[in-house]
Amino acid sequence: MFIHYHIDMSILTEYTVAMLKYILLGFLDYGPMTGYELKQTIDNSTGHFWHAHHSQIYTTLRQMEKDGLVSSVFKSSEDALRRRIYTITESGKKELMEWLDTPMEEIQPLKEDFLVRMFFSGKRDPQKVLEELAIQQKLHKSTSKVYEKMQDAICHYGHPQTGNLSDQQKYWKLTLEMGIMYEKMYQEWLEKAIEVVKGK
Amino acid sequence: MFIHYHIDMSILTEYTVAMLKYILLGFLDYGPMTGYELKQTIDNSTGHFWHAHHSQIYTTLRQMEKDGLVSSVFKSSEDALRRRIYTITESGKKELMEWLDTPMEEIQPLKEDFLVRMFFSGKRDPQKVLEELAIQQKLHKSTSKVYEKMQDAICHYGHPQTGNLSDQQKYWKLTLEMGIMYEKMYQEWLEKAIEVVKGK
DNA sequence: CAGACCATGTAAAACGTTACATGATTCC
DNA sequence: GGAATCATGTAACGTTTTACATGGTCTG
Repeated sequence: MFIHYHIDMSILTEYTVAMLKYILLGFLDYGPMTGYELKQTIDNSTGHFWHAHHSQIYTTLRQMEKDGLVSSVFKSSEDALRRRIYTITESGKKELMEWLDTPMEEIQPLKEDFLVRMFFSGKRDPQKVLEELAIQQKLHKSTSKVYEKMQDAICHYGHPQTGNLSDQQKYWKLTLEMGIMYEKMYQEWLEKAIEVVKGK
Repeated sequence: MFIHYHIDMSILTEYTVAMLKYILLGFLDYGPMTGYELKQTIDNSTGHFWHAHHSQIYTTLRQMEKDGLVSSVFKSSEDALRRRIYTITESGKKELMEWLDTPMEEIQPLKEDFLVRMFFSGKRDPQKVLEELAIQQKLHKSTSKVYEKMQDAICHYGHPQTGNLSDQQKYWKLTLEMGIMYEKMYQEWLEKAIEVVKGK
């Protein structure tokens, strides 16, 4: 039933480093921030390819402080809100730079739940499969719109005269570009999928 | 004044979306198999969008047996290898079908480590970034080749006369198509990224 | 008889999600 | 005064990875 030929999975070996740690170091390297601000910053930038819950962010920050990668202070006493400001340490900067200087030599496999459902949809009522595909189309279209708005916003952050983007912004735009391309590809695939399911 | 009581949501919805469980049920619904065979089957089919380690597969199967979703027996005594054959139960079939009949109404965010590195690469030596992008190009090209080989293999499994594929095979091909499209998109993005990094 | 592969498991650690918990501020 | 948002945390649970552990078969 299923073809058993050998595929070299070694190129798919996992790249297991604590990614959240490096994301937090990366943002704190731009300047001190609170856990809450880090959560928001992640949601508004790397969120579309790497997200985290606030509970995970707060606990990881405390661990990083124990490890000497960041330090924290509460904002001056007149601020009634208990805002804990994190600052990257020299040790943290060193660790971030070392990580960036070590090239990644593997690729990460996709993990896409929806494809699991499609894979086993051979025994389903095609009409129901089409309905589910339509839901996905709607969802992916709205995601695309969000990314396109984000991209417009980045362009407005360029230099007032030249319109040039900083290195930081160029790389941000580049990662967002992947989000846009991914969504476009996904939508093309959904259309193809609908054709295949209909043509039965 | 107001009673603070707790509503036990578990009696309302048991929405534990343990994907591995459904993958195992999905494959066992085609016929009895051992844990080892399930691992291989996953690696050779859903592996490019959903993978699992053997330790996770064996423990999940034992749990599923406790839950009455599958049953297992050792292969007849003349087989010296301790091959435990799993068979899906009626209860397991029911659970699989119920899951397939409940449409997914969310989309899953990407989680792509490499983009995290790119996002924070503004402070890196562009030459080193280019080297890393070249490594990724090489890796993604070889992944593409693997997927294309798999696709050719599926096509040869069509009906001897008509060349038609079964429903199962059509959906398999469709998910593989996503793998191919994803890799193509990734490679286009890598080329764009190289342009952006060079053009500085 | 060695090395590759078949075959199954356990244990611990690491990572991620959901729920619980609290209290201040801001704006209408 | 109520709702939304700011702000931080803990606890429990679920999932995934890595390492440890064992023994059989098959091929050259």
